Amino acid sequence: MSEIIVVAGPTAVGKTAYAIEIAKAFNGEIVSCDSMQLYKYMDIGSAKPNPEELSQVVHHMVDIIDPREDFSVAAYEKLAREAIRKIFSRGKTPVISGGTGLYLNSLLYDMDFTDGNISSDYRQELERLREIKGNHHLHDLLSKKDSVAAAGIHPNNTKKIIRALERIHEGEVSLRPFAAVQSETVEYRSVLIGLTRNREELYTRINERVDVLISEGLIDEVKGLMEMGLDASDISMKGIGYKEIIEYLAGETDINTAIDNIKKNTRHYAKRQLTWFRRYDKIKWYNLSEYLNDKEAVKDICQWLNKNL
RNA sequence: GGCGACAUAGCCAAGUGGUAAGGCAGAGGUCUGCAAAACCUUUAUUCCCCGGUUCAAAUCCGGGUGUCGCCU
Repeated sequence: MSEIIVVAGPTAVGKTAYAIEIAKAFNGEIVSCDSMQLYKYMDIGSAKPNPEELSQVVHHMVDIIDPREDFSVAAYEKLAREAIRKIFSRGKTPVISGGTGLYLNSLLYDMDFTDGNISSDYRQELERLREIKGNHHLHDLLSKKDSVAAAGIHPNNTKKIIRALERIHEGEVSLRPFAAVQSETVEYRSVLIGLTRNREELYTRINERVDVLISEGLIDEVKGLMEMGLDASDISMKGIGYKEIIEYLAGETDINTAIDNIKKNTRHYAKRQLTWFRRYDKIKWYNLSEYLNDKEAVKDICQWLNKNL
């Protein structure tokens, strides 16, 4: 069976550079697994690989959709798997560079997406219900239709409750316990590398990187996007670095608060990513803080990959 | 030097005699179509120090220390 290499890790750990080195070593092409780098025109805030990096190895799933479009895991899965097949057909190795856990799951497991499209009318109706009658009302509604699913979702997690109600609305008889359904994909075998660093060092890197993004012109990038007609309600503008600058441009915060919020939200995000990736039993972790330099770390990783591919 | 106010977790704080709210930061976790999203759990054996009053003190009293403000 063919193999894919997955390089997972929190934001600012150094994934981009490591994925490129690994791709070079294994005749690979990179498939980005990042819910923000997908969007065109969002270069600085999403910390996309720069043109020099893009020129070294073929990249997929970067810069492919308009930020005014809505996107979803199901769409990601479809496009990314197409890219993977294409890479295989060229006799090369897909190297997944991933920060978005849910998207990565769609590549590792055969997830069960129903064909039904999301009815935005129904979603709006549910959201209106929530506003009028409160969180518990929605939860009760779900309880009546599927008590097992309701029991597994906290009443305050309205987003999830709404999605569950949608699935029932789409014609699903009941929601199966998801974990039980999850089975590894049969399309290929995946080998997982996890990149991490000591927490303090990771947070320092995050703080420093945010300052760099600002100096590279993040504010102008956001202004440009707003001129294109985007605003806080677009999914793409919920990205860290974008939503905070929008608040600043709207006069809701001063620039220093906005920058501090970007740093804080990025740190929170990195922590959640780590939590997500820790679930993968077979992931091989590398703490980059324990290496003198990148070369040594890359050498170790490639050695391990050679043994396990 | 005099007068006054204040001192509670890493930070901001509530509590004025009955056994330390809350928020932020930190830590841990959940995750199947918005996921850079959404949600959950957790964090002071002790309230600046010493002594006193009281069955009982972060709370009242005395002294000390520190910070801030005003006056000279």
